[in-house]
Amino acid sequence: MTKILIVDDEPDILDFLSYNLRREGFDVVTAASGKEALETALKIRPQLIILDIMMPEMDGVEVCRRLRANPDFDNTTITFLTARDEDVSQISALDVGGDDYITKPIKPQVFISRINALLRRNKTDLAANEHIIRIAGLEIDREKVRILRGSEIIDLPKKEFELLLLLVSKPGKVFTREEIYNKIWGNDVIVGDRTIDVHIRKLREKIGVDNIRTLKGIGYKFDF
Amino acid sequence: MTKILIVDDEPDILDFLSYNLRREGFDVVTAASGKEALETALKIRPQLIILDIMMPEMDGVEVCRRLRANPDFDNTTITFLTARDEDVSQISALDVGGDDYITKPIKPQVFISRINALLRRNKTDLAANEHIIRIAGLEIDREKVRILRGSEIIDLPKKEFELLLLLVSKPGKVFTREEIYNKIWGNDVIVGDRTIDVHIRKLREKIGVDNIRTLKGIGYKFDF
DNA sequence: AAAAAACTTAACGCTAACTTAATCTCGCCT
DNA sequence: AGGCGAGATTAAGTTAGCGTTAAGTTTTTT
Repeated sequence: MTKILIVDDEPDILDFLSYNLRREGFDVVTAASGKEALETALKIRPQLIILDIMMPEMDGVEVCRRLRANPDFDNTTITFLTARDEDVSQISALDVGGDDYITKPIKPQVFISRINALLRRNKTDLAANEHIIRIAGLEIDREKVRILRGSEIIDLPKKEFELLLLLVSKPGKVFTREEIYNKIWGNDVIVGDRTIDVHIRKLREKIGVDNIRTLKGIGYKFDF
Repeated sequence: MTKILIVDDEPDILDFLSYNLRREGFDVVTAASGKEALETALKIRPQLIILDIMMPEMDGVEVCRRLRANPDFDNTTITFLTARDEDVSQISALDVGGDDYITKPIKPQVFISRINALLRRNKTDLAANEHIIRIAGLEIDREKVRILRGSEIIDLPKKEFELLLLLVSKPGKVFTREEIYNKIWGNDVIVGDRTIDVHIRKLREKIGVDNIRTLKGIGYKFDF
């Protein structure tokens, strides 16, 4: 059974979320503080951890950072909980190794489907090592450095290909601009703010599939 | 699904072979004469063609010769069927571009494993083991170190030949300059940046086929 | 040893790929 | 409404990286 750890300092939220998850058949464990979260995570090894960002003492971002320092949690999906109006800079949470974030308040139905999507993704992104990645009707061939949409061959220039590969390597994961910038351009080059947009645009145009989503103020992700 | 065309004038043989192949999950089409075989092959583009040699009117060898005249069938595996005692014809069969021959009678199990071996070879090694590689209307003979385009002999110097062989060994795969450099020149020599380009240029000029593609910033590949 | 062929280098040309800049659009806040 | 922030769009620079040619240099052949 899928184990999910929910971490929040407000008991009401813990109750609300765990009730809904249990009703879906998940095995839910809760923690009320960052410290407790770390201990529990080590003990029960959940597949998914839902972390509130705003917590006294140790906040969610810090918990995430510490979890990610342990390779045992490489395959654990971590998602954040944030109030809709919290400072957007908190979203640097994603830079710390978070996979997604969920804004409060949220309807049970939406919440559940987000969770399911995250879990599904965790299974599918094993494809990241594969030679050929099939997703959203595309066939991405790393060796041949080309895309197939049906029988049509789409050749992409280097940067665009790398960008697509990055997004697709963890479908659904939000990549911050910072993250994209680091992974594709690295530390040696400096490019302007609009460079990523332009590449995203060309990608959208060429692959002709509406799967690259913009999250304003945060980054991009590949939906499927 | 893998499409296989079986050609024989004896209905019993057709039934027997196609039954066994279908049971393995292949998509089997049959033809009862050489003429019909050519038409069907053009229509359905099978990955593998099994040709009986002894047929009235147009025999299997002739069918093979005609198929091989069409570069579209360069990547099609052709194997012959012969009775155990018609030995003489076997020789000319392979000269005409056949990949293998199967002697009748044959046990289903042996037959299936031969077919699988042929298909596997076609996918992976295309070139690795074969003596003669047929691709894009070219016939590359590793032993004689020469190329045939139709009836024209193209002699290539060592480096150019190696380069072509490398590219053709995995058609479609992109070879980075680094990779090419390592495989063709090795670690002991150091050559300048333009050396590979120049060899590529000469190759393009000599083989006169527009199949070597450049991927800027990435490398080269042989398209087919 | 001379000639020819194969291979490498160097100089410069060319263009797809990449970047930047300018302007537009959309949603959100005051 | 108007202003603002963030991304989208477009078109206009720039440039990295390959192409091309011709001139060396080395190796092989005669």
